[in-house]
Amino acid sequence: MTSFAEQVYRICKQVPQGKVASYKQIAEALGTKAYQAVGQALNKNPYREVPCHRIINAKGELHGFAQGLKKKQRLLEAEGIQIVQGKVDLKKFGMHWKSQS
DNA sequence: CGGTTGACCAAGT
DNA sequence: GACTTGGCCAACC
Repeated sequence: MTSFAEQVYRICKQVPQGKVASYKQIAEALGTKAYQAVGQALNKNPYREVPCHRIINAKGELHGFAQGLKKKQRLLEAEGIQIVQGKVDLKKFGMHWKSQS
């Protein structure tokens, strides 16, 4: 399967623990601009191995989460990420994606 | 195949 | 600084 969603899941799994990536970065990593398509794919995310909770919007906000933002926030904090008002410090946890694969 | 939607983003008002 | 508009792309109807 090489569908768009599969690619998205692949990237999500590549995100290291304690870091967060934006939908935009995921799309960019795939060489596309379907930010929204990325979000939809994650929303449907049938793979529990995919840490979709590490994926947030460009502003560092947790935005929506199928399991509930509370759960997501708890998970992120468990990964070592500090959440402030439902937001993450991109300065500290925002991924750079320079040339990761 | 056309139209709508969406866990988005950037720019303009 | 909050709201609106346009754009972008894949999935669904």
